[in-house]
Amino acid sequence: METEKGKRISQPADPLAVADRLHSAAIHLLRRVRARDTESGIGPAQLSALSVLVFAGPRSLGELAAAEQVRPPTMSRIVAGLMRAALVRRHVAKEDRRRLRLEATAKGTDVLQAARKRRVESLAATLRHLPTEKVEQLRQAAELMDQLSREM
Amino acid sequence: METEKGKRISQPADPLAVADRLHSAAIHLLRRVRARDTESGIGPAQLSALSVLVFAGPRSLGELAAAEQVRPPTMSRIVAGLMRAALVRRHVAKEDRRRLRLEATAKGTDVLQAARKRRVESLAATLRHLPTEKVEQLRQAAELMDQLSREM
DNA sequence: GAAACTTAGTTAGCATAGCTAACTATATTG
DNA sequence: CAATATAGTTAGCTATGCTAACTAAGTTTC
Repeated sequence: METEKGKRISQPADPLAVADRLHSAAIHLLRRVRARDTESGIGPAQLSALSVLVFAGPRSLGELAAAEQVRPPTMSRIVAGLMRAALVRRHVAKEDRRRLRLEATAKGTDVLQAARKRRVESLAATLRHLPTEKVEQLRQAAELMDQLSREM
Repeated sequence: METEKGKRISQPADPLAVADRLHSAAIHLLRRVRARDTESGIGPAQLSALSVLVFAGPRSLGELAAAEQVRPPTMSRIVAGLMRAALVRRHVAKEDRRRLRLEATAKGTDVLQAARKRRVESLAATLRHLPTEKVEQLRQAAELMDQLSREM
C-alpha cells in the first residue's frame, strides 16, 4: 500500500491513499514533538493521563482508563505514580463511595502545561516559516481530522 | 463556526494555536487508528520497528534504533522478539562483522501489511463520507505535515 | 604489528506500562 | 437480607524504555 511517489493531481483523491498519507504524517509529526517529553520527568502514560485531568477536568479512575484506552488495573498503577509525584489528588466520591474523584494538583497542571508547551512550541516554530494561507489550511485540516476521529 | 474557504475574515491564523490543534488532532487520529493493533499479535514497538524494515528496507540494529528513537539495548530486545516470531531475519554484515543486517521475512511483511491495512482502512472508510474537496484538502495537509516534521 | 582507542551489539538490572485473574468494598436488586 | 453487580486494587506475567558494563571487531598510533 505504500507507493514511492507517482500519483499526481489528475486522480480523484483516492481515500485509501489519502488515509495512508495522513496516517504517516500524523506518526511523523508526533514522533518529533514527543522527543522532549523526557524533560517532564514522568513517563508517557502518566503524562497522557494527566493531560486528560488537566484539560477535561476531574474524572473517576474507570472514566480515565476508558479515555486512555487502558484497563482499570493499568490506570490504577499510572495514578499511583502520579500521586507519588504529587501531580494528582484523589477523593472518595460522596455519592458512591466505591468511586474515586481524580483531579490534577496545581503542580500537576504546571508540569503538564510545561510539557505541552515544549511539544507545541517546536511545531509552532516551523509553522511560523509557512505562508499564512498554508497555516490556515492546516488549521482547517486539524478540525477535519478531529471530526474524523469522532466518527471512527 | 463559519470557516470561509476563500477569504478569511476573523483570525490571522495564530501559529501557536494552529500547532496546538494540529497536535491534538494527530493524537486523536492515531489513538483511534491504533485500536486494532492488538490483532497483529505483537507489541507496538515491534510493529513499529518492523514497519521500518518493511518500508525503508534492511537496516543495521543501530540504524533501526535511531529511526525508532530508542537506544541500542532496547532495539536489541525488540529485534529478539521479532526474530523469535520469525518476522525478521539477521545476518552479520560482510564488510564489517560487528554490524547486523536486519531484514523482514515474508511472514513479517505479511503481518505488517495486514496491520497497516487495518489501521488505514478504518480511516479511509470515514474519508469516503467526505466530499472530494475535503479529501483533497487533507491530502495536501498531510504533505505539509510531513514537510514540517522533516524541518523540525 | 601490538597496544590503545573506537564502534556495534549484548547482557544485566531497574522502572514504567500493558494485560488477565482474583480479590475487597460498596451499591443495587430480588 | 442474600445475591448480584460495579469500582478499584493486588499479584503476576510480558513488553518496552533506560544506563552501566561487557564482548567482539575495526581503526589508529607508535
